[in-house]
Amino acid sequence: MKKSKFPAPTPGKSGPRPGQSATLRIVAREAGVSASTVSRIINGTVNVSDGLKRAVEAAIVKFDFRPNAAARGLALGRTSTIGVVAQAIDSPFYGEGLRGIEAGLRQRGYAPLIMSGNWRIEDEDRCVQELIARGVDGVIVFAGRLSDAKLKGYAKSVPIVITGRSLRAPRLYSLQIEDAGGAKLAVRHLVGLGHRQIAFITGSENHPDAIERLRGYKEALAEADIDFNPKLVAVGDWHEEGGVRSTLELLNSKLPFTALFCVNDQTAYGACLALYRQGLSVPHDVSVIGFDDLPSSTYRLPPLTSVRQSIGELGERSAHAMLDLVAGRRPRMAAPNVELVVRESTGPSPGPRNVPSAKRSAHRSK
Amino acid sequence: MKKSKFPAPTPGKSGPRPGQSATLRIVAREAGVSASTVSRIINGTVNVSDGLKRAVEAAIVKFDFRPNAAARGLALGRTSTIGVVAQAIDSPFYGEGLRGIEAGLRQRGYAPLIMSGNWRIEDEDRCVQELIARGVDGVIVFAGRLSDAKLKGYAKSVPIVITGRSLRAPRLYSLQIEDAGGAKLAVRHLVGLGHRQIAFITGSENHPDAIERLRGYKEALAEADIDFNPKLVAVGDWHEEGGVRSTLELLNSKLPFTALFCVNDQTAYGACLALYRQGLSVPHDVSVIGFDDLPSSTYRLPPLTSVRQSIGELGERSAHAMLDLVAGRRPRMAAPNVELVVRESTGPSPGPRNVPSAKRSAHRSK
DNA sequence: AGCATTCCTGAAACCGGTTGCAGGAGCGAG
DNA sequence: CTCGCTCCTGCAACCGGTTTCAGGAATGCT
Repeated sequence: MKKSKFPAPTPGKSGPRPGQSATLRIVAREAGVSASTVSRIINGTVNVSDGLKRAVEAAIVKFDFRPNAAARGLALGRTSTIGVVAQAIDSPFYGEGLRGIEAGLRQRGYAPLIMSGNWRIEDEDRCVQELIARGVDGVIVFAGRLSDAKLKGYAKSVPIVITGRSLRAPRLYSLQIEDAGGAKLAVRHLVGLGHRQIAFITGSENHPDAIERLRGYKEALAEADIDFNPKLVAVGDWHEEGGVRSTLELLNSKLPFTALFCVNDQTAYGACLALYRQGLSVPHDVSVIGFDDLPSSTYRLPPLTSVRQSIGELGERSAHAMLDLVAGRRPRMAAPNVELVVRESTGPSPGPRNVPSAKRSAHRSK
Repeated sequence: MKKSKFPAPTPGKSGPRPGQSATLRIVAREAGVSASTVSRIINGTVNVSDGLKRAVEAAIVKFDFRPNAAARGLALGRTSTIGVVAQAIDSPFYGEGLRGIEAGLRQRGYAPLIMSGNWRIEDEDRCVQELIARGVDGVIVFAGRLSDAKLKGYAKSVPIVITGRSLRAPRLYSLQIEDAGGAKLAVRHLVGLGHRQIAFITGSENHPDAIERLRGYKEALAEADIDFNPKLVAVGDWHEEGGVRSTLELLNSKLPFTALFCVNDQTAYGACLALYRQGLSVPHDVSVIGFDDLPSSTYRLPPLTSVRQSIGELGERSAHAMLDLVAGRRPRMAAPNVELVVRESTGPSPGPRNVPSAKRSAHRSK
């Protein structure tokens, strides 16, 4: 596997061996200069005479030379790679965030190394450790669930950016989403449409985002003098599946409601399907509103009203915050604002109801 | 930035400096052995006496030592990283594929470095080049559009796996999807339901997958003795947006059709929305069928009938093929089989429209 | 006991780019 | 003409693991 130990001072210039990338020294020999000079020219560290510069550039092109990233990383002590911990790459939410992160990093020559935590805290932990072992220059934990203490610990060995919570520590920056504020927007919108029986499907109960959105829901109800009824809150799982299940639970509980606020869009998708299955029409019988405004929400049937938090933008800002951290600057950006996007899944309240009976929806021709 | 030039022969054992990871030699000194021995113990290259092994392991734990990936990569000539070129990370299709790739790679200690081509061939090209420059051990091009010639060229410097086309070259492996076969399944299903006026929305016209699916569509029509009508083929863009646009075009053309086969699920989502906007019901007025069977298709309204090609599985197989390539083995796997998944977006034909003599008895049930 | 094996272990030479230091060339000023 | 300064360039020492090679110890065989 190793080549001969001799310095291989073969007098003839060796051409580029097929399947073997050229090294700095080969380029240097071709251009008749030393390796250091080539390195400096490539990095623009110093000015060199014009002739030399041209000769070196010609040699680089001739051998199609690309500096070996591992060697450069070793010498420089950085890899221009940022580790990213998501929960699932396939998932409209994380997909959108990752796109933003990639875009934000690429602008400055960095690339993301992405790993999935699969919604398991121990996997997430393993991800961060492996990323650190791979020598990334920083780690972005996107909507993760690792404990604050663990994150602070990791921040000792590598800069960390975390979204979805508020946390202060050296070399750690957090981007807090306006969960409660967004939830208020949603509920106020429903109240404005005349709804007073508003159910809520939350995510995993102990997730910070879910807790905050529940808080916003309660506060908005209080603003409108509506009593909070814990029986109108169901626990989902952030996915369509949980939305279906929780909606059925709510319907089975026989507690009347005319509107349904879901902790995220995927949950709302599931809710819509469950309502459809029960013959209830959205928004005619029940208004449904989500959170996140995933790109596909525009194309749902009906197009979903949602609270937009621009996850892509959040990803991009996380990336920029990370680049600030690695450059030793203090990041200054906050998470993007939330805003309400009204589409067709919400409408005026049909009026107070005793029990939402499973009925045939009016618009179906069957 | 550099440390002192002296070999730093400080007699006292230096502890782990905060924020600075331990090196092999520090661990070695602590354990009273040489760096080589520690390296060998870590990699299990040779058997060492039990006592030494324990001492070294203790030192590793003490300093929380993790071998520097860049240094290892430099010495070994590999990085245990595989470059992946997708078109967009946010996209249910690529998301699913990337999940499979990540899962397949992680099993063997590899990690994916993901870059997005943004549907632009020049971006895609730049991605591959940058990945190679970063020293990845191989590149997986997932459903990309680079020319065969370019790919063969790149295969000279790094192993390549490509999905969605058939191509043979040294150090290059391709996984061809059964596009035509899948399209046939879809059209046969529609024909079996009594449809004879079947429209098709394709993707970008020159994309290999789109071409093949069109071929399957034509062949299935021929099987059923239905004349191919080029006016029933519209050009989309693989996205919801194109599905909306193309469906409206088809409707405006006044050519009757009772079923719509879409080149992929996202296009079908758009088609459903457009039909809904025009007051047409799926599947009562028009049956819609997609291709890919994205996870979210289960939760559409109505749940979408589709041709399943398990993109996650395809991703995983691509990963395994790549690992075979880097290990010098010849990959042996093929793309997963396609299969029809019937849900609720397809139903019996309402009978020929705008055609005086109805010879089939199939009709709307109400 | 003598010599050949086998087994361990450490010194040192890599991998390929970067950079501190110093030497040499070129140039203006005294 | 010489001194001093700047500018350019090369040498060599890094970065931190890996691995070849060789030497020493321990064991096996006659």
